[in-house]
Amino acid sequence: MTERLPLYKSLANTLEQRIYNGDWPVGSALPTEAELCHNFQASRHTLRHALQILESNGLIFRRQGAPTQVISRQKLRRFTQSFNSPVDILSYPRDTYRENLLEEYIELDQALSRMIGGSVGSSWYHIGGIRKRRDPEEIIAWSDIYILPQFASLTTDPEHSQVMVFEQIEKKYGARIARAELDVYTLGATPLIAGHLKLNIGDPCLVIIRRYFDDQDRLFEVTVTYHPEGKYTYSMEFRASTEV
Amino acid sequence: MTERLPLYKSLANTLEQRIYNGDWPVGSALPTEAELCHNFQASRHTLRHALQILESNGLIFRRQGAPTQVISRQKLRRFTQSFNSPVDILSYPRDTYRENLLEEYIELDQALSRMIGGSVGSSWYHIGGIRKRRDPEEIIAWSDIYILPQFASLTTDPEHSQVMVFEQIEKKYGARIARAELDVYTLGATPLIAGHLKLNIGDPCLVIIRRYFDDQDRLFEVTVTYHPEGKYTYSMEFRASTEV
DNA sequence: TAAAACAACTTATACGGACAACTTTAATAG
DNA sequence: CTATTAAAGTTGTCCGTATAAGTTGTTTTA
Repeated sequence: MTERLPLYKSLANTLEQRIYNGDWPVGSALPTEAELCHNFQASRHTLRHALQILESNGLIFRRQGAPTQVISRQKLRRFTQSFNSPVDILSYPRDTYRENLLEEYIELDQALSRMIGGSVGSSWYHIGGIRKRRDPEEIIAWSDIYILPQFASLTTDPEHSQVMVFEQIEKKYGARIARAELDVYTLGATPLIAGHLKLNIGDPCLVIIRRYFDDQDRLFEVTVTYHPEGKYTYSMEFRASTEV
Repeated sequence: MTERLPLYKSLANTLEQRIYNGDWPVGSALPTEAELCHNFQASRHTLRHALQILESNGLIFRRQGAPTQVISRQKLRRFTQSFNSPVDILSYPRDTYRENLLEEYIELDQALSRMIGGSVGSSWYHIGGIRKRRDPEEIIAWSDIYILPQFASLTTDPEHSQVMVFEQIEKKYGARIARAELDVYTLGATPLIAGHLKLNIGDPCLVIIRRYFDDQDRLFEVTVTYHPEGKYTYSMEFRASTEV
């Protein structure tokens, strides 16, 4: 029960506590490593190990040459979702497939711009299609995919409809997703959507909008999916991050 | 442009590449630290710094006394959401407030059990209420909160309706959220829900179910919220993890 | 006055060694 | 043959030292 804590962890705890107590207020600088080493009778190596923990917990900010700054009084709790690929941000069962029904170049009008996030007048390539399940043949969703025009050619790829679009973009163009936004809301089916999904106008639809940004924070793909009631549940799991 | 990479980073890259190449297949053991130090002409300290990076990228698994294992050929992409408090998993605007209309002890029937996740027959304390916005006075949501009976007393707390329930549980009982599940789907308003939210039966509702687990993976709170169309959008953002 | 050079200070990188703690394998005792 | 013990091997912790690189404020120079 009384597990002995390694010095660097105990040191990290102490420092964390003292920051929390306000001994070193947010915005101020921590004493130098040399001072801390002396005060806590630890080697620089051990002290830095402790500081690294504080840093990864978001308490301090370190910069070579400059004093270490306190940036937060409280360890930030990090809830993480881990993916091998961001495909899992919206995953469908394996036994579903996409059927593209529509491909066109478009320019964003006001309404579309508000919804997908690009600026009014910008050009996009639009792919519309439905996602179906096989065994009980049924429609899972209508999806609108908007990608930058330069990526349009990938719809000619034979495996196109099997693989998620951004995976193809990542593979073929090297653009990597650095950030993704997700909006979820509900909507009574518009005449257009109702037609696509074979619903009555006003029937409940789950709308999921995903926006993908590259490392320059440029929007390069937006996907909007409409799910009829009962056909899809968006599930996710968060875990509190483990201690470093 | 040609920024010089520190040895430990370059070492980490090399090792990562060689794992990717299959020089050390998944499941096999990496050479010992001593061997690697010799092969790469680096100090043990520097090598371990590199290994730490591989570890945090999910490529290797280290255990004191045992050889280091390769557990993945590819760096796993981690998309993270960070919160100071898990309150933000479902955040409402500041100018909204909750009004509790119903408090009762219940036992889960089959349907409730399926929805909230507890076992059939287990006892819970149920708090039902609506969330309202002030300025244009309107109903944002109906919410059902299910907590373990031993936490029931906290509804007597004066600040109860201001603070999220799990925050109070965390503060007063010390149970910490280690994991959270989130389900989102859409539903035509049932007569009950329609009554609560002043809707017509069948009107679209966004349903969000959150399940909170403690560090023993015991479910201790479930919240179900129903949002009328147009009143609420669930938004979140993911970021690809930064390099360590 | 403004820009450049310098000095002092701080953190980052890297080396080395020693011992502790844990795991695994081999040897031993029953 | 099984269970225990011992030994060897490996990673974890911790110390010390030295140099490089970056930041900041001061001094010098144009």
